[in-house]
Amino acid sequence: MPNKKSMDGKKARWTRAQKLEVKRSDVRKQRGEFAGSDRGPRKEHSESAGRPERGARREGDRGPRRFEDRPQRRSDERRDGDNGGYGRRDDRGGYQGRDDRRGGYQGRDDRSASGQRDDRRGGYQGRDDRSASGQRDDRRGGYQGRDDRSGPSQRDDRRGGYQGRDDRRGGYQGRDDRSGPGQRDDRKSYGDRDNRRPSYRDNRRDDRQGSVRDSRHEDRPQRREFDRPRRDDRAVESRPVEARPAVKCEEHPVEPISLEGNGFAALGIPDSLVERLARDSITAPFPIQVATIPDALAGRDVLGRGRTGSGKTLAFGLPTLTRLAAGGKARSGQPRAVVLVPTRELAMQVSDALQPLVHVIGLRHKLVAGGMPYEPQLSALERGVDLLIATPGRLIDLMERGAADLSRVEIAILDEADHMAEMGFLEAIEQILDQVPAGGQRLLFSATLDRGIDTVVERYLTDPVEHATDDGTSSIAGMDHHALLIEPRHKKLVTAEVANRAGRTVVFVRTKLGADRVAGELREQGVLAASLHGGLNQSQRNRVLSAFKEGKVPVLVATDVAARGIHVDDVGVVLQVDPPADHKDYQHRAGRTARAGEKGTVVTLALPHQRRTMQRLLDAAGVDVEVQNARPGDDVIRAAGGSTPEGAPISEAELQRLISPPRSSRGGRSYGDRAGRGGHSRYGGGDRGGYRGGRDGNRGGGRDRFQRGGSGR
DNA sequence: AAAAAAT
Repeated sequence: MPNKKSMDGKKARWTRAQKLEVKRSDVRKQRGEFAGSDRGPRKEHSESAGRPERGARREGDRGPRRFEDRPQRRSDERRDGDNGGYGRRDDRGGYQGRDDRRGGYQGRDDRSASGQRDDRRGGYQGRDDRSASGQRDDRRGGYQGRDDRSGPSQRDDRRGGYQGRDDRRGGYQGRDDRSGPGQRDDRKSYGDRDNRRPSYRDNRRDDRQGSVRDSRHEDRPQRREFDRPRRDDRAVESRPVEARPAVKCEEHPVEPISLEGNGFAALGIPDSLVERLARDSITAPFPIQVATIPDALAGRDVLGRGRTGSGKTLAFGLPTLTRLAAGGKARSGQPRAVVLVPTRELAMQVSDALQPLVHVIGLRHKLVAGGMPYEPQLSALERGVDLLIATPGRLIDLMERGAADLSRVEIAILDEADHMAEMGFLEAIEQILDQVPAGGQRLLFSATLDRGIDTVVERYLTDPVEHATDDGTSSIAGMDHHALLIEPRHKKLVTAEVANRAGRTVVFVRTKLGADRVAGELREQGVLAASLHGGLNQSQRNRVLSAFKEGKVPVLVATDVAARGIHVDDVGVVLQVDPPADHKDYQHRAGRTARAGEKGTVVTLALPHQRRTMQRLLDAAGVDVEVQNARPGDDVIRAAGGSTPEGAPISEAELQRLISPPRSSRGGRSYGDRAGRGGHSRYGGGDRGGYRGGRDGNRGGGRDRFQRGGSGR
């Protein structure tokens, strides 16, 4: 297992290529039926393919629709009564193979013991088997009815879509934190999305929802607030194409809003968007928006620098939507613009921030990211999406399975580009951007413009205009910084003291395990804290994040997953229990506080052996402070609002109760447990126990504790 | 070195 890592890397690469190859040869076989035209079948071809199921296939008619290469197959799906016409389902038996797959992965270890070359094959063997057996059959029928695949080479194996199975409960799990703001404190403002609900609700594809949907309904009243965003999103997803005019005046305020003196109007943003923004009291563009919007509107490539929260989302969102709305129509499977973001959280935030705007201007958007069910993403793509907001992994996945074709992308946007340009990420980005036709517009936004993104700029941007506002250090300047040199034995207590304060605190640690550990230690000391890291499954991540945003949990212990993506207002203190890796990370982490002009404090702990590194780091980050000695109870800690915690230990159970959706899961087991695999490493066992216990024994200890912690200023 | 991103 020594060089497992490097092997993995190699493996992944190989596998991708290999997979493509498999797929391609697959397609070739299918294509044989199309007289082997290499340019592939055009409209006529598909038309003439005339499979029986073809004619029957209609929007909303799930029977003959099909999908291919569906990754997560759950047994209940196969039971789905609706598949009547779906005889070929059986073929999938070969694919059901959760077990196969697992076997495949296990094999990996053996392999690593044996040798590298053969490995690869074994590594994904599960997958390969699958594609060899089941998948092909699926796909065969799948060629029906994709009409205008006039685009370049890719169109070949577009799956025929998949049937709209909507029983994916976990489906929108992801969106709990929706209420989260985009740029400003728009939480309230976009919250009034409720307005839209009634009108869209009727448009939902009730016809497609089986009985499962009904059962969902039963859960609903019980977890209303968690449902809302989900429902909202669902409503939007499922808006039938023909009902598109439904984007009507409900979006417009009753009282006319004056556009006079509105900064966005002055920048050339269309009235409908300006009005929508004004409804949320967004009338004055941020500097980065003023700087970049005109150029972006003019169609130029833009290189924008500004830290997260400086308004980047609107800076690229407004011109993109404007230009998209100006002409053209999304074709099935071919988005017209793509926003690439490094984390799922960020993807959701971008999506949420743009959602009302997308609607008002009559376009469609979709969030495409891992950890969320494929189905809504596939069907949205099939229906046609103007703006795709994506994390790289899932997008590539969708591209490889033919669900997303970037050959008609007019605008490509890279958010947090410095992060995306890091090792390992870059490859994915290039793979994606290579599919985007040259000559389109490219917008690249980043907090810093020097971390190796030159390659990307060079390769994908044409004569870009560079706009740098808010150069990172300026925001740093608005915070109080403290670097505390402490003894190892004091670390735990000092951490708790700093975190034990009124208001929200984000604690950064280096590793996932560390996040769980520190959060646990804080709770042991009576400080209510939850951990957030990439090892949690998506629903856990979302639950933790929304609990933090809602103030149910005041302390978030996170890895760097939260260093960039998280937009939460009112984070008064950022505590770095482990020093950041470099000054960039310092800036990113620090940027979680002092948002939107608030004040903020950054406390960084360093152990004696880290002193010199720490000082250098501070200097590099542009922070003008000295590392100072500190011990528990020191004034510095009190100055930051901390105090010695006195609360009783908080059990995992109590925490779980707090971060769980209210009485969620009687019928909703799938909500959190489904993804199974990635629980807390250390507290995983307690997780479930606590969860259930919480439901039964409803002793409301957690809240008291929060209050105690909160008032213990 | 860690984390993130697909399963």
